[in-house]
Amino acid sequence: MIPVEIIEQYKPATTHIPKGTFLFMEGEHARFYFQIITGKVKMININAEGKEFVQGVFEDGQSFGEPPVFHNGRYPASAKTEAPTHLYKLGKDKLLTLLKEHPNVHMHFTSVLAKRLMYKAMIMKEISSHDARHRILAFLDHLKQEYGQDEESFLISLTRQQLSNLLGIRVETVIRTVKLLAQDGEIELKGRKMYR
Amino acid sequence: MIPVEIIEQYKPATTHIPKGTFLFMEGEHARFYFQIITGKVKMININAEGKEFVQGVFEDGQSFGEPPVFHNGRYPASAKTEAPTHLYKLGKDKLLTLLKEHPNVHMHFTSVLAKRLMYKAMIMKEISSHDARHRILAFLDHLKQEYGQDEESFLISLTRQQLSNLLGIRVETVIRTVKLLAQDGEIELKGRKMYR
DNA sequence: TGCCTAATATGATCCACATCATAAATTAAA
DNA sequence: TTTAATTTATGATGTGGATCATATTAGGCA
Repeated sequence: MIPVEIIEQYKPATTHIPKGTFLFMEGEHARFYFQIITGKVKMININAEGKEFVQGVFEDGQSFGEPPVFHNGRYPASAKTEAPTHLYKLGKDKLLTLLKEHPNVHMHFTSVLAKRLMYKAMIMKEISSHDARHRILAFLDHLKQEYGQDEESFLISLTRQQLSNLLGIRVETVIRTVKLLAQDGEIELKGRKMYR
Repeated sequence: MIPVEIIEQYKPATTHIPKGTFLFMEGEHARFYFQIITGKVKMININAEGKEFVQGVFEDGQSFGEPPVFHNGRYPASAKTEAPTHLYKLGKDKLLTLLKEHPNVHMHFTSVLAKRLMYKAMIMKEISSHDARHRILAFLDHLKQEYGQDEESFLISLTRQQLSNLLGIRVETVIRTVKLLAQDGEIELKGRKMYR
């Protein structure tokens, strides 16, 4: 998210991390800014019964875990690599300096946070509704609008399991609901792939 | 949130709005930055059955509805005054100029967005758990930590109805659950007031 | 290629919360 | 201070989704 040329001026650490590793845990104090060079990181909450809820998924070029950096705060979720990941790790103070010295970067940073807030507001709205059908459909529409450029038929590149974790609905319910949605013509199933 | 001396340099409109008025509706394009001088504004989603879900409550000095301003975006929720409200209304372009010209204000602005993201992450985590008991307790703890300065016994200044709207749980469930929590000693009831 | 793990699938059962109805107690407004 | 509106309260009933169990299928990777 921060241009490579700029972040490198601030001498960030770069690390290579294998798949399945926790970068930090929910409740820890935030001390670093993380930006993915290549790889994939998931921010998750794990509840008492071991079920996970996905707060966000981040890939090449994206940053994550920034909010508590601005508040001496604690992470509201844990970060786990979903693929071998190469990333920049920049100390909190350096990040703040960087943003002060690069107003354009700061503006972009703000707009990324703004977008994430809108995503969360959207999900909260849907989750609060308690209706698996609506939750799933609304989420698929969000994906289509976000990545689908008005395609006629948009391929959902998420597993039912992933939808489950993103929406806080059990897999079995997702599977059954998806089938119903297909029967009603709201989505299309080709084999296991879903189109909206 | 933006210091009065600074925002006034940019000639914002100031308006006085009676209680119960919608400032903008979910889905509209965002064209203004709003900052409350005095009053109270609620950001809400209203679902098909007319039940409302509260995304946030904002009072004196706070701003709201900024995220879509950064994306030519649409509001994810509607804004409604909960009290007679006096506010600044600043055009989108003016806001961006202001932030560019006042790095300190921009930094503070960023940290406000960051805080709001953390709040939403917290709520999403709890809402995703599907357990009225945990949702309510976690939320009360959040309030206590946020406003309670480590008091022994922290008065919850929200009605059961408001908790219902904030957490996406029906009032009846909140009422019954609160009673159970009191029985278990998790909270204390003095008359109808709740302490945690 | 075959093994292992994760994802998909389906049925049966259960239960927490929603829903509906109705009333009393507060609070706000006229 | 009377009336209207909101909040709190409680019981009865229903249901959607969680949970549990078990089987099949499909990817990932050694």
